[in-house]
Amino acid sequence: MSRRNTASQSAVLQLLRESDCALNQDMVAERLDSVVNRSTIYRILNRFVEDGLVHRIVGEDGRQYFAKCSDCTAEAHHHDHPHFHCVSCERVECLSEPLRIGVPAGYLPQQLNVTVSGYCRDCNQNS
Amino acid sequence: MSRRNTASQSAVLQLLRESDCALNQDMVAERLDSVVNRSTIYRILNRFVEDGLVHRIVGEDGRQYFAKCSDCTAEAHHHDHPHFHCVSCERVECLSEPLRIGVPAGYLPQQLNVTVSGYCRDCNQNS
DNA sequence: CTTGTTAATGCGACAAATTTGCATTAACTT
DNA sequence: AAGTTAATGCAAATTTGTCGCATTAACAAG
Ligand SMILES: [Mn+2]
Ligand SMILES: [Mn+2]
Ligand SMILES: [Zn+2]
Ligand SMILES: [Zn+2]
Repeated sequence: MSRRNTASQSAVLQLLRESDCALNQDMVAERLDSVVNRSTIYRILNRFVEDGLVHRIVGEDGRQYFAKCSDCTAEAHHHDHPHFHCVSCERVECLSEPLRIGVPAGYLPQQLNVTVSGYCRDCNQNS
Repeated sequence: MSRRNTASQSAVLQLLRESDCALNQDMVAERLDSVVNRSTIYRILNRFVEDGLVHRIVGEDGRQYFAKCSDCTAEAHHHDHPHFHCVSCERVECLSEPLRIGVPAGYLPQQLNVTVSGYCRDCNQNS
């Protein structure tokens, strides 16, 4: 089952590429020029994650955010960097420095989700 | 508005105290001897978080898990340790070693949510 | 260019997790 | 013992994400 190119897909990918922070479904929907169905947006995003184009972040609010991977492939994901989630403006951004967390012997770690929440620079100053 | 002592509250707190891992609403409900309403369980847990008795962990599945704080107070929370979330048995456990994550200048970090997901020792061996 | 296959979409329904309004109960104060 | 109101139970609502299914349209083959 190979992938097909569609306008919606390209538009979402372009959005994520241009965005300096991770986006959830709502954010994607409201930033798109054309109206795209909610399920479709989720399917597009999940497809991107499967294909290793995008990584999924679980926010402090339990919602899914998606960010363009800078240098991941379908085989090797290194989503080992922390994120900052602003509780005021809801921005979720990737922090650069990667991170390694030890687990007890016998455990098999697969994914890492690191989120610092608080106030981003903008929201911290305007308050 | 001061707090009142109720049987449900004490039972939930006792559960969390005895548990070696974090629990979500479902887990609390099924481990309680008596039937306690779902909303009530959520309210009890949220109250505990407010009061600094318990800390909230957002799991890899976006659900809320709650763990008894070992040495937090309402004023000073140090929920700065990572968690392991088994994708098979759903156990969420606190890992001991605390952790510090740097944020860009001007940011005001407040909470930390670190979750490693994968297979715990038991689930790793039985597979 | 026309046609066939099937991936992608839209839409409605569904499911799960959590919250909320409101009436009732019961913990604690006086 | 009586009054105040925090805590509870219950039903309904919200929110987030998924699923089934009919329809559309991307793309490969002829
Ligand atoms: Mn990221
Ligand atoms: Mn913990
Ligand atoms: Zn902000
Ligand atoms: Zn396990």
